[in-house]
Amino acid sequence: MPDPNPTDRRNHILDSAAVVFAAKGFHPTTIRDIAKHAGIADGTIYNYFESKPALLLAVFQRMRDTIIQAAPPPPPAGDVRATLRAMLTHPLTALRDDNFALFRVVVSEMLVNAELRALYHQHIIQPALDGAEIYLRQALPTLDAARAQLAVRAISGMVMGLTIQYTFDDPTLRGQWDSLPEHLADLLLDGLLPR
Amino acid sequence: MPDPNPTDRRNHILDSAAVVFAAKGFHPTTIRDIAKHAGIADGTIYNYFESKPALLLAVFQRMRDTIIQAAPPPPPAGDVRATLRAMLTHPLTALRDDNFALFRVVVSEMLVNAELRALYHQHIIQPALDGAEIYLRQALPTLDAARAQLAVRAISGMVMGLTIQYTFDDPTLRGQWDSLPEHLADLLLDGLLPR
Amino acid sequence: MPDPNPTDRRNHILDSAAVVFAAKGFHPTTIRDIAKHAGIADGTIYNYFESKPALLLAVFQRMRDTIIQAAPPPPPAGDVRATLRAMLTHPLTALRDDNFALFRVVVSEMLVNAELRALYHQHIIQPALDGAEIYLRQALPTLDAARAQLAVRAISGMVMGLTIQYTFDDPTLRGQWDSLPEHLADLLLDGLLPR
Amino acid sequence: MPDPNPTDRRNHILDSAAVVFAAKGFHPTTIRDIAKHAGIADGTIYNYFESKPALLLAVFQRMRDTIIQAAPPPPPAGDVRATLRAMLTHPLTALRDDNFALFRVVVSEMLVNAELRALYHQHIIQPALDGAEIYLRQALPTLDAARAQLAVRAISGMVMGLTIQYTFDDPTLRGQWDSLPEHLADLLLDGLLPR
DNA sequence: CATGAATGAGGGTTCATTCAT
DNA sequence: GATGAATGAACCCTCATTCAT
Repeated sequence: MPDPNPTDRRNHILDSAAVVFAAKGFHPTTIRDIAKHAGIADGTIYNYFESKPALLLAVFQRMRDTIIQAAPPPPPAGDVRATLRAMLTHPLTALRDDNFALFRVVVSEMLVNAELRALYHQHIIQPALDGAEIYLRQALPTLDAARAQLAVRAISGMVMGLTIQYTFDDPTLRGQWDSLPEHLADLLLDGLLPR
Repeated sequence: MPDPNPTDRRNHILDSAAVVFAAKGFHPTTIRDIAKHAGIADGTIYNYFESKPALLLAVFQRMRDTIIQAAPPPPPAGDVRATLRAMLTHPLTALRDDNFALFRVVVSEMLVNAELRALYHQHIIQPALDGAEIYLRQALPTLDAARAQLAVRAISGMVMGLTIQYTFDDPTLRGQWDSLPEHLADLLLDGLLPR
Repeated sequence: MPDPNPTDRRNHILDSAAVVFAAKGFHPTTIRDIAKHAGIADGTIYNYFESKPALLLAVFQRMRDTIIQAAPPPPPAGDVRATLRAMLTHPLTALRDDNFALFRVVVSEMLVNAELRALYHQHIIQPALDGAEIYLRQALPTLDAARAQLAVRAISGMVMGLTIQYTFDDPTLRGQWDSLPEHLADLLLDGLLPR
Repeated sequence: MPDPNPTDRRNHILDSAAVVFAAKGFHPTTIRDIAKHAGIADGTIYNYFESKPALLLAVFQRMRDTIIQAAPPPPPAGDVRATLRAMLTHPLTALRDDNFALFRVVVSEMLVNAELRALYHQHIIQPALDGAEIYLRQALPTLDAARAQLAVRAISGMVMGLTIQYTFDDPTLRGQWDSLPEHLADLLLDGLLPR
């Protein structure tokens, strides 16, 4: 069943780990659970990964790569609203469906595991913030550096927070998830006060 | 050492649990850790709490009560900006310092523990959203219901997300934490586009 | 609810212990179970009994006294068959109904607890054997001492073994339990071979 | 020390369990006791047995198999007395020596553990009763069905009861144990009354 | 004497990790 | 490299017993 190619086997393990972690959570999942799901022996996993936490980390890293590869093309400069919308759409849709459960597990562990947290910040949050800041300042030359930095953090936080709250089964959020980028872009650009 | 009053003893255990959970995280913490920190026997904890998860839940519930009791007085009607600022200040400061670490642990477990999650949603998020929605619509009569609902969720998500990101040691965020409510209020009310 | 008379309280505890032991078995029963059933505090039990095993022992001793008090009057000498029947009827009916469950628990522990075992042998088996031997030799003067000793042991063993097997829900045994003394008396006196 | 063959290892554990259970009883024995006696790690036991009760059950099942394999060849038809003697000899000798202590522990738990009890009834008592009934009716065609059923139960109960009483150190029983089958056969066939 | 909270030794069981085959 | 049995440290939790009130 399992193929002999080392890279493929590694990926096969990661696939299984992702599925089982997503389904049961990190701590309740045992190495045996993953091995069984992958149709291999427990010990084999240790030929590819140092430890159970290292396996979660690898799962996360692959998730990261997938997200990065699926990064949207730079939006048409000039249209600020479209830019922002695109910036929001990407993360909000990337984590849906199956990914949600896994995201939850990864974030959960990240909050408590410094190594995972550093990785997340370094490889996902920080680049996203930097990139977003550049986009934003290009699109809104009137924005000074300090406000731009704050804005991207606010937006990024908003995305993470909304994603977590999505998992709380809030009906309002669930019902409008797809139109969220549009409405959030409007809110962020125009503000709540009438113009 | 230990005091005989049952309520005090219970609180003493909760204090210890909060400290140790915050320091080590939920799973790495053992009941013995908490008992030792509290200066009592392991078994005593089970006279007050059903199980280890129940203890975390109780820690969270007390944290919730503390937060609720510290709820700000309704801000002066009329000044929208002040209202929003107050709404943001409360959660952003409530979770600071020692509480941050504990918050992290609770959220971490919440993401993975349905009971904790339901409690959090029911007792913290939902009331906050409802209250905020009322405030907001009073302060901004021009806001229609749908946009108001979305706005409070966006704001709430933003707060949670920023709080989590604060734990990532982002220097920008750390440096401006105290002035965050003000800037976020401005951002939310005026938007990013020049007026 | 509980009465202050020490003897009555002791008996009250024994009643509760008998009920709970019978229902749950010795090891699964906790002191708290018994205390709760008796409507008293855990510690109170230790004012009347040394330990949990001592409590079982006391339960057994009271059971023994009850059985002894209910001992049948010496049967009319002369009628061997009636004598034997009476000897069998007593133990086979004494342990029925509620007592069965308790008997089971006591025997179970007795098999494994030397003190209980010695007590049982000394106070129940040995006197019963001695008495039975005397009866039997009076009724059957032709019986020599050795055969009499063996016979009473065989009978006594038969009673105990049948009682245990009764608890196995053997339908044949359940259905004929009441006529058992009669049939066993016939079997023992006449033997299986046709006369 | 330990041999790699899974069946042997399983049997090695069963051997140790039998020894330690027999020596200390079921409840006082810890898994660690057994592991130490077997010269293996605690956890290893759980690779072969579900739980501590399951281990006792397995011990009993192997004891059962041993007893069954040692079943006597059908005795020479025609000689009723020899038949009965053989029927009695088998169980009365099978449980001697080391086995006695173990038998005691198993019966003790059986009295209180429904699963063990059902197994014992199903695999030991019931087949023995059925087989004995057939033998008996062949040997004694004059015996009607009802009396035969009762007789085998009486005999079976007698064997179990005597075996238990043997453990009470009754000197009379101990001294005559080997000649017991003969005397019991006489008693059962001829009865106590003089012919 | 009654109470019942406190104690803490100990138990069964799990599971990440190792390593001989 | 693959296997999976063996390992044994730990953990959560129970509960008989004690003792201050």
